[in-house]
Amino acid sequence: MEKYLSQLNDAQLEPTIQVDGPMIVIAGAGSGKTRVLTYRIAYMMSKGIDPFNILSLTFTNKAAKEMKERIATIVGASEAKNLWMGTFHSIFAKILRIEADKLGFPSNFTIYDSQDSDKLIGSIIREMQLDKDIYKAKQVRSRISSYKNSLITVRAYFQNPELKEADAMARRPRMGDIYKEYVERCFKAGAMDFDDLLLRTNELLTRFPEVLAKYQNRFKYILVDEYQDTNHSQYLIVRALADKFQNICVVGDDAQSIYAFRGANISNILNFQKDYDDVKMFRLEQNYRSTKNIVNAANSIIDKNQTKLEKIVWTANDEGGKIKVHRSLTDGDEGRYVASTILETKTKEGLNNSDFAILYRTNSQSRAMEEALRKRGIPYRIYGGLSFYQRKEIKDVLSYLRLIVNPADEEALKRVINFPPRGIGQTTVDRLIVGANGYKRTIFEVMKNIDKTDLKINSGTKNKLKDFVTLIESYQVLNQTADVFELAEHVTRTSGLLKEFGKDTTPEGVTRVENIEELINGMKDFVEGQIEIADATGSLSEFLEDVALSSDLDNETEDDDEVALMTIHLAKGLEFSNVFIVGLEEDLFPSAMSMNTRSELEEERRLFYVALTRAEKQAYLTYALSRYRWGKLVDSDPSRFIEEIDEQYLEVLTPMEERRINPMLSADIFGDTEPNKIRYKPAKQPTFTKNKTPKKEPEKYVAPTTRNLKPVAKSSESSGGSNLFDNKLAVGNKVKHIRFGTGEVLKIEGAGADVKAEINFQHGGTKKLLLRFAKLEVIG
DNA sequence: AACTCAATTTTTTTT
DNA sequence: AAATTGAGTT
Repeated sequence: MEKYLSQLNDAQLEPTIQVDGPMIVIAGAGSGKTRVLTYRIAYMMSKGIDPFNILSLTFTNKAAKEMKERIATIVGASEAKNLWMGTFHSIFAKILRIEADKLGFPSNFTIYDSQDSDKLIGSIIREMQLDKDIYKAKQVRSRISSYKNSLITVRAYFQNPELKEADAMARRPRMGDIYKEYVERCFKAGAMDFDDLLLRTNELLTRFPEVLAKYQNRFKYILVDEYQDTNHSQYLIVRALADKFQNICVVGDDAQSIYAFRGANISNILNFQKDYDDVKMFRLEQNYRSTKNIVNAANSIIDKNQTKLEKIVWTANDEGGKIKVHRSLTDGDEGRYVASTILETKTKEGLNNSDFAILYRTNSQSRAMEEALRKRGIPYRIYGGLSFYQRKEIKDVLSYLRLIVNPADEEALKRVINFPPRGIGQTTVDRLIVGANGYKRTIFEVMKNIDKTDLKINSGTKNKLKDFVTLIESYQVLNQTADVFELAEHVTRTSGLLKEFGKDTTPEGVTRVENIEELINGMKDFVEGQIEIADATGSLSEFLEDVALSSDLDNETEDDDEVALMTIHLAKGLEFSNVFIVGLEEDLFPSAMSMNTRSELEEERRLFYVALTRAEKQAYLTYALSRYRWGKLVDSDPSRFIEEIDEQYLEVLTPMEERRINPMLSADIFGDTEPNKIRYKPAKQPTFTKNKTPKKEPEKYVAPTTRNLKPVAKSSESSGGSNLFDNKLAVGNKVKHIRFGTGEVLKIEGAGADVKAEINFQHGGTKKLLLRFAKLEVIG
């Protein structure tokens, strides 16, 4: 241990060996706070503190995983295993599963992601017959989310006339009713959304003093990283748990608070000293990451904010190059500038692709960058955006699995009850929901007992419902014996999912099948990886929880040499040798939506501070004079943030001249060349194997589809539908249609079940008809 | 019920 | 530019 402690400077050492009592560490960017946290935990354990008594809350699961591995190398893996380390959401999801029955939830409750919440809220709005243009599902969800994060329960809402009034003023008087219904429906479905994981934990700890006491005694030492980004709900959990022993260590940087939009409350960190007695405060102000130029430039920006704790971040590092500011004509030019600069710098300085990051304010900006990088053959990887697990085909597979674990899961059920199509339409589903609400049962239970109900559903549809119930129940039986991989493999094959996606031979369709294969291969890794983890069961519900709470960053594959593209939010906590901050334009960064109040603008400024302090050696700021937004070219002004930097740290480039002198710089010289292959990994591969596991070359699971099965002869073409006309109809034929009368066939297109004919009718003009449906009679 | 095509809307940022 | 929604078609 001594040898590790000797790696720390004095300022780092003090908080590291301060074990007892409440303490706060204000850690400037790049000041080695992760190292302090890691060594502090290792130090505590070396002093005999049981890892079982330590709770460490991190901002991402990836950070937790890395810290745990680091600690394992110091104190040994078997000890480190017992640490509770993870995000608020994943730690309290685990606790909630243990204590679920007290709250009336099943222990295998589903975790709804935002998409599930949106869909549920959308259908509630529809059921209540409200105007969906006034009650927009996403807006309603974010409103409900902020209630929950502030611990405003449904009851609290209705007791607070001000809230009701505020919503009424916003032309949404029924907000409370929607909130109430939403909470009830989640409860009935045995589901919690992200906010519930915190809110229900609070409920658990306040309603059940014995449970609170249990976890207070268990977590005698608590550490919270990125404390500036905790919301009220998280704040209360921490305070409740730490109340007994008060061994609470929070670490953060008010200058890097960038999550107010999801309820983070910067005053949690600003007021920490008032919450506990005798708080010890430490400051880490020496930056080890960046050059003087970058540190000073960042300081000059954050100086413009009024709300902040005083601290002086400094560095002993080299002066470094000045921050380069580049102007482009369009977003496309901006992308090309970034790509060619990367290429140039890489060769000149012998760097890797992974030494570069491109950071932006909004995910949509990745497109232009992507295009430019691809044309230049630079390997890259986009983080965030639509994550792997949010893709349609993946959510479909997961929904089947969710339904197996928790048949009450309404959103999963609605998603797959008619996918692949099995003749159960919206009307039937609506009636089932009405029935479920009436009988106070879940939709699945109503379906199961459909004959005993008085729902107006015809017998044919009833049979289809019964078939679906039987199908899911057969999966549930299989789940008793099979592992996750075997189950998923069986489900995708027998549910018809693979067949359905396999039908689609467009590139997108092929990607979908590949994604499903990737998911199932990931499950194989999960099954094998779980065996090594202490109290992991490798069960399906555990898999689903991992999936629900994992972010794009958590599943990073290290060994690839790629340029990283991500939003600044996602980049928090990371560092790169060379950083491009792109799209520095008014209304984009700072965002047009975040300029209404001083505090909003200050958060944007902190975001810029975070972006700049990711850079170790060199930072680039780029902006374009015009950019495509919503498919339209829009003019834009350079961001105020560029001006706010003390100009002595900047080197302003002049691209306009260069463009004229050297058209090669802007002309698309790589224009028509085919982009190199193997570059872009669109979907992140879920990696569940632990680092240590030697990578055996796995036999890859390949989904059985039309692609790899022997083609089932030509007959598949005609078996798709009744095709009486397959061979009979030809261009030039005269046909008679039951409604349109007689006409002449102009064109035939499509294949199999999708054969279409373009027909010019004597009365009614030209129409395209699907032969499968059109009742045509050939008359000549 | 299911599918196609036209019209409309969408972008902050995420566990 | 892309994704979602709505109307019209069989």
